[in-house]
Amino acid sequence: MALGALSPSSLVDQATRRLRDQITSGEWPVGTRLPGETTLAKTLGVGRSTVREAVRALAGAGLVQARQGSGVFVIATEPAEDWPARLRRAGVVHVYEVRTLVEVQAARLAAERRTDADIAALHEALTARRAAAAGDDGAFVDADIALHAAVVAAAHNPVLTDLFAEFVPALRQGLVDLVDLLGLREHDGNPGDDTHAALVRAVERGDAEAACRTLQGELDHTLELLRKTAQTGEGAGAAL
Amino acid sequence: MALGALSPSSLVDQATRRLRDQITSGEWPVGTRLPGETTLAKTLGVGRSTVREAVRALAGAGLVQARQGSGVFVIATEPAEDWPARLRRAGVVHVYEVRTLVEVQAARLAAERRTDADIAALHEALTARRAAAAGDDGAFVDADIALHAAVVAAAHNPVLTDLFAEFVPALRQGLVDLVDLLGLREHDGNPGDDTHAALVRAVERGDAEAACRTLQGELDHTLELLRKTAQTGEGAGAAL
DNA sequence: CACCTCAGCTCCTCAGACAACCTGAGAGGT
DNA sequence: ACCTCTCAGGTTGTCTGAGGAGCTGAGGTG
Repeated sequence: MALGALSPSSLVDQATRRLRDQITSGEWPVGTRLPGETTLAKTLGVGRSTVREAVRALAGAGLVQARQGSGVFVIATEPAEDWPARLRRAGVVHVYEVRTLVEVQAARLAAERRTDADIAALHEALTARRAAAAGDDGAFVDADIALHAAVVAAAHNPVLTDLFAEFVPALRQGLVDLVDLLGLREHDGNPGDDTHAALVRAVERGDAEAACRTLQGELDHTLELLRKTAQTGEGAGAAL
Repeated sequence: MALGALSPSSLVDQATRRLRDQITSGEWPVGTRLPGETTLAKTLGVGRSTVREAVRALAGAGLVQARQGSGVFVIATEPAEDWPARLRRAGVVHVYEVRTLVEVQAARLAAERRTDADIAALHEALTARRAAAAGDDGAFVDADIALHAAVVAAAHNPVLTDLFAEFVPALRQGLVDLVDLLGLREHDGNPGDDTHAALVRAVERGDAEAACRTLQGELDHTLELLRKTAQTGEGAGAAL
């Protein structure tokens, strides 16, 4: 039951959150002048330095800007889109669904554009994954993800590569939970190894259709498992 | 000659910069424990509260994390990956390629999951696009993007919706340039209107394959145009 | 070897003081 | 009527001293 961290958190953190909420909720739109430090201190029931540090934190995040003698002003309403946090909040199933969708098409491009260097990297990742099958869950999942990342990299589109990288943390968490929960990965030739080998071969010989089909099959299978475990409410998704 | 702002900037800002430099330069890698407040204050030649606020600013930016009783630790070396900036830097072609890949699959899901409300929204967006064909370039591109966004929304996957939203600014820029450059959009039943109508109909009747095919055709066509204009080096990509 | 205790360090919070600065109102000159 | 100057009030910036809360590692105890 995870024991959900019980930090009462510092006063500065609380103050920061209160102020940030005012901004992100639209209560204080861009251009607003915040109440003075002393006023805020009284309102929030904390000391002036505490308020100052909270404001500094928001300034560091790019939400407000302090002008000496004039006041503190809102200059943005969103913390520059915290993508990782958004992925953490979204359900594993949704994340995995998008990942599937992206990666399958990436495999198609990879089959069309792979270079010799890509193929070498793919084979290396494949054997690494095989080796990691005996290791602990984390290492195995890492190796698995590395192989998939190699496929994406072979598509030679930096946006695609960055996008996949953005998904990795959320993906890793979901997969570790899954492996841990279902005791997947029986060690006698772990399941998926032949699938992965087939995928690499398809990319190697430039067979885009086969690469798509193979990857789609694998990812759909995992997605199905995720859906089932999500239904049982086991992981319940890091519900804060 | 711009009169280059002569603000000596506050001590806190200077301290923040000094500390940030230490981190981004690799002098203090992830995991490093920063010197204590009093030590930093002495080395930087400022008061303790000044140091504290500088540290808070870095914490707000996600570079460090303070643990009471233990110290302040470096938890990242980059200010949280500015995704919009990355898209701006990447070429239009790469962005559009990924957009195509994502949206085509989104159309498939949309055809499978669309609700009555989605269909109503799609039709509304379609007529809006038709109406905007007479307006200026910006408005037309906006209406076009809105229609595509409606398709993505019908897939009912928040991650997908957010992802597409992330692409919108970069997409908009590229499309405005393209429309402006080629004088596309002849007003007599603008090109693509029938294609878009067909797409909406396919989603409406749940024909995933047709939706995919139609959309893929349209986006590939535009992608081809982008490739050509990019070659002539016209836009040269918003090279800053 | 495991467990407990504790001193010393760290960050956290507050209060008070003064400096530097901006803003707007009003006086005064042109 | 317009411009300029002055000044008071409010704001952020900085420093200091004090005490509270929490972590960490050394050393003692069983």
